[in-house]
Amino acid sequence: MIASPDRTPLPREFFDRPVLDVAPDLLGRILVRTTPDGPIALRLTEVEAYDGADDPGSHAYRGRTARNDVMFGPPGHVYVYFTYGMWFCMNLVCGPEGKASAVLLRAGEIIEGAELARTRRLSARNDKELAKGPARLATALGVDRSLNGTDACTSGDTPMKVLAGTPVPRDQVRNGPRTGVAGEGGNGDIHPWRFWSANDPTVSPYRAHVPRRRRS
DNA sequence: CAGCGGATATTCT
DNA sequence: GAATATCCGCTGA
Repeated sequence: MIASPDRTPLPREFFDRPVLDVAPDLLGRILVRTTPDGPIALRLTEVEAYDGADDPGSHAYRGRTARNDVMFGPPGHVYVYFTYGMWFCMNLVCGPEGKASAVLLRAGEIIEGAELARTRRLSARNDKELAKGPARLATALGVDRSLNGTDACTSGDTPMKVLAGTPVPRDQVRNGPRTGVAGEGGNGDIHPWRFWSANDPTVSPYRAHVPRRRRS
């Protein structure tokens, strides 16, 4: 039989470790988003690690800016960025304060509040697509800039929490190149820091990085 | 299914 | 000006 998921919140110490240890350990954990419209819970199935100033793919690679400020702060906080002029993506800050590493939450399975998630994801053709992709995940959970810097490790009525859930066993964790990152998948300088749960239908398809062409 | 154009914030050049 | 941790709707096989 399957044990029920552990609803205990993950402590800050969970996130205060090297990001490459935290990222695979996040698979199977449960994100709980509390909104005025109701709660939504999501089981994480796909993540990507970004390792601070040493990582050319990281927002923190070229130093601290207004956008990436939260990455340099304490672990267990939510980093939200806006990209391509349209979409929000959500990360969890890892490692000690100042390290500026974080895990991008790329996909998951909605396990509670699917009715509410569907109202935010009208283009989803089925429930497996509700959070299949980082911007879709943020949209389904109602994540926007107002959550940037939020502490996901405090008790009480917080907008975002991370529960222990049922971690994906290590032999079910797969990893490969990060999606959509320049310099990966083509030039030999690959950081295989995308982690996902094997054979899970909510994992997003891999897309190699393709530079956008300038519009005429 | 693959391919591509549009949306247009943020950062760097 | 150009690239980017993306997604959607359209076109054509």
